[in-house]
Amino acid sequence: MPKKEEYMLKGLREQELLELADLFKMFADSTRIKILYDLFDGEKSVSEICEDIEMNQSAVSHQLKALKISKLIKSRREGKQVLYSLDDDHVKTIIEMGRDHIEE
Amino acid sequence: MPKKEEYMLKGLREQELLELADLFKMFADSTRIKILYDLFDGEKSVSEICEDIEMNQSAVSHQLKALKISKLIKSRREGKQVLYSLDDDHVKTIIEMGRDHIEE
DNA sequence: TATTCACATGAACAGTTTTTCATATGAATA
DNA sequence: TATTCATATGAAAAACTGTTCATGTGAATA
Repeated sequence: MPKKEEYMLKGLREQELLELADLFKMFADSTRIKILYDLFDGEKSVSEICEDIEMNQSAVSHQLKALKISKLIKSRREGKQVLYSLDDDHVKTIIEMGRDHIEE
Repeated sequence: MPKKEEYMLKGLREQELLELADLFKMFADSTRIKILYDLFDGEKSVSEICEDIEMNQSAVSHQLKALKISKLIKSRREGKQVLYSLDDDHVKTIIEMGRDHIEE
């Protein structure tokens, strides 16, 4: 029995579309954009990020986890602190494209 | 009395960050990505889009409205039909950046 | 002008996401 | 090793989003 034809739109499979949407979800929240933007400077600890973006530690940690799962940031431990940094060259480009659009 | 200092992160005002997040929200849903992707071909009517992406007319119209408010697409009426098309050069770039990230 | 076709829209509902609160864990230090 | 500091996490509450359903509107046509 032939497998039901999979939905496909010009080479993009349903699964890929969902992944794409999930990726953009990471940029679709102002807390997360603040975090990403904050990390443009380079590696920062969780508490530094909290101060910079004026959000409490728990909320920030939850979002850091989401960003990490999406492979947009990475982390390493240094003593008691955990340092986060960007893990993808596209992050800056994507955000800059967004800014370009808005500025028009 | 001095105005309360506005939150600002490296030149991005709170307001701009919110706009940026709102913009990326448009790419953060697979129905909307399908629509945008579908319009890569050029102008299409609402019913054409519905067929292409296999979604009902009401859902599609709601999303078209959102995309239009975000200035990612534009429309013109031709008789009974309304034709939609992309209204921003960045749309393709943003989506392609997203695909690049996922493919890694 | 009554009807039909193509699209738009408001409201309700279901599902998801984000924040908060309380608490847990892991590493350094007293 | 008991305590403190930095971060993580689960669960519940609060806020938001997307789809559906019913209906409305504008343009063509019978």
